[in-house]
Amino acid sequence: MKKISVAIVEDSEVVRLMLQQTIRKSKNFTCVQTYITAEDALKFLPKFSVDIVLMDIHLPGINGIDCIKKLKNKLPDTQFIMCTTSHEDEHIFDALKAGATGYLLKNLKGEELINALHELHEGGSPMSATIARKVVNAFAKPKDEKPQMPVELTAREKELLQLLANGLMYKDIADRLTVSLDTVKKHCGNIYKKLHVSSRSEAINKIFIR
Amino acid sequence: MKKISVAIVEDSEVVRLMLQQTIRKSKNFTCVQTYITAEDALKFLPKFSVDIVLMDIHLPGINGIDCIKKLKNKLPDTQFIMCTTSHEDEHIFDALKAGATGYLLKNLKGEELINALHELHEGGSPMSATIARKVVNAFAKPKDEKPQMPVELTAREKELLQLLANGLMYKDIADRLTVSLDTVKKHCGNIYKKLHVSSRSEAINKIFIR
DNA sequence: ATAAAAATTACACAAAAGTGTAATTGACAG
DNA sequence: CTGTCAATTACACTTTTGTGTAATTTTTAT
Repeated sequence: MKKISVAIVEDSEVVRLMLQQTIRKSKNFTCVQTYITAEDALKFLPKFSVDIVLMDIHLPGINGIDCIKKLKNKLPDTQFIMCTTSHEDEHIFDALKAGATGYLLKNLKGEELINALHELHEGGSPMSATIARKVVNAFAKPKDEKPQMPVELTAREKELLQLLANGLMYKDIADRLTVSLDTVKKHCGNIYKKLHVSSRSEAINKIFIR
Repeated sequence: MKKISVAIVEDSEVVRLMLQQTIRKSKNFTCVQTYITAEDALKFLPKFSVDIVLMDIHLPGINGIDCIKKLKNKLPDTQFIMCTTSHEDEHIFDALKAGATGYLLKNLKGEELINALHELHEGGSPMSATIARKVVNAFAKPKDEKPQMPVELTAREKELLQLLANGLMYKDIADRLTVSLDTVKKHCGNIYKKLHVSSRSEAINKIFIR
């Protein structure tokens, strides 16, 4: 069975050699490339087809996140794992947005690294415990996502408001709901009062624009 | 050392007993409660302070997701793990939004369950491999978020359009930009032509509404 | 430098949106 | 049973928005 190829981008020699050795000792993985800077990785990685890249986040010139962004297009079949000492939220989410499939803290043991590589190769997204929690919490938080129609509006008013946001003229709304033009006007007036606004665009802004 | 208490909400007797036994055999966990329906769980769980709840997603009456939603307020210190056979994306994200801290597929081995419980209790968010990948991908995807101002609009027009979306009247826009009312009108007319719309709300809808 | 594109203003007219008051009907809760 | 609320319609009136044509100035690009 062919071994799964891994590349490392890491400026600290100590860490780089440690990672390299751990991977070389494993049964299923082989460390085929190591780079000290993002610039080198950008230059040479596209020439080889590597299965997995372990990317440090803090690098001298271009950082690991931007490096992934640039490589992701050229290497669609390569998986990237972000490696870092920092727990900062911004980096986590930026890394994931950039295209990282995993996010590990450097304090992991050799065995854990190999487990993570396996998990990645089997379709998972290995994350250190605290990282996983932050990622999950990011979903729980956005409970206040618009549009949350204010409860004080009646069902009919919410219906109207949606059509207002769709950009229909009063005339068309009236036709759609088979009511008179005056009814539509009246409803809109009521909606505006409840929302404390005085025009359609203010209402749309208040409810539908993030 | 006090054992970590676990409750199970699961309608299938086979699965429930299996989970229960796995937990009872473990060193650090104890299964203190089991419920067959969400209704029972809602009624009795708040009376005890349980550390972890394993919640099935498919339950006879109220489903597991809604059950977590309701319990989360009353039990802020309790962690919930969603257990399911389905991989469907909607359930994953709904469960996480509802407040689940982990999401496991039922095909896991006894040992894996105990590992997951440990990971959860140590501040992690245990997820089955495929689930973790889907969660991570959810971050990578949203790159096409509006508002993406059409390039064919000039800088000034984009500025105008933003103010339109903010709900300002022409009068106020004119003041803000210190230009005449007629200038504002003219710009808006130009914008509408370029966007192929004929009103402010249509334009807002086209550009700013997701 | 010179043509093209963008920004500006003006005026007039048309269309749509917004406001006030008032009255009718049905549903629903106390 | 009765009053409140939601939904409906009507009419009159004001304000805001949208359209067309035209002309001037500034910026930008070739």
